[in-house]
Amino acid sequence: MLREQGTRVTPQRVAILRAVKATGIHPDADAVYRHVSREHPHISRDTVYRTLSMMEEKNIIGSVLFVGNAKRYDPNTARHHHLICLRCRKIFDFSAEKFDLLEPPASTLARFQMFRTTVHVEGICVECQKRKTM
Amino acid sequence: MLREQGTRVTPQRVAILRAVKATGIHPDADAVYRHVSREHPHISRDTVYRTLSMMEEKNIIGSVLFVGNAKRYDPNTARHHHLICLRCRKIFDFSAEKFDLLEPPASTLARFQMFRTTVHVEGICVECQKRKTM
DNA sequence: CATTATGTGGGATTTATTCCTATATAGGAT
DNA sequence: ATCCTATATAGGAATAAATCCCACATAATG
Repeated sequence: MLREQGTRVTPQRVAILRAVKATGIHPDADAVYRHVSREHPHISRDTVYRTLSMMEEKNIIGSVLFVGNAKRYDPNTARHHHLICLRCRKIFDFSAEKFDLLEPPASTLARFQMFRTTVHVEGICVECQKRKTM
Repeated sequence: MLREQGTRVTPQRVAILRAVKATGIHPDADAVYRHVSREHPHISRDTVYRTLSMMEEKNIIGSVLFVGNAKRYDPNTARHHHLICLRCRKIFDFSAEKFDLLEPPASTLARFQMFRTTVHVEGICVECQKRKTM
């Protein structure tokens, strides 16, 4: 297990990582919790949440874009894309015509009825770059 | 107000739409609630939540990608993109090299330190297409 | 083993969203 | 202007998601 990036290897962590890989779907934290509970009936949700975000930080697993904990609305209904600051969670719109025409591979389109394609750029905004403190 | 798509125009709805446009940021439902509360001290959160999703459905406003209510993890840390079924909320990975090289406009990069760019395709998966019911 | 920095359980708390239902009201009909 | 009723709202309760807290447990090092 390539997880020696300065953190301990516990049975819970092994089980959580296995669960993320096992489900095949893209599980949410509670699905992982339920899966792991079978082997570790006493595991706490906090452990699952902590471990999942730790693993995401260390790039052991990924996640689907999710900005903060709440859904974010946007008055702009024109075609546009998003810059998302990972530090302050502000979202900025940007336009790029070349991004509006993206066509997923034909094999993908064959099994998926496409409605809309959006590009999300994750990074750090200028303001947060100035704020040196970390 | 172009909102005569078969729904009523209430003062609350006007205020909510104004709030989404006013804030400039991409507000979450609670930010809209707090903003509207200034004029409508008795408005209920339920009204705000209902109205926002109604407006999103009718394409009066948009939202930043948010799949369901919970963050979704992904064991795949390789470069890839996502197909998101709007009906069952399953998420499928796909790869497309041409999507891995997307460069936002220079003006954008100038004010944003880019980490990662991901393409999200929203639509309906085959299984849900078969399921005729709606 | 013995030590200790790190991790865990589980219950409480906070935050986000939705449900429920009695009451109010927009908007077409009168 | 007033009535009617389908639709919308308030506000409180319920559910869901994520996080906090801290006494206790345990990986990893020597």
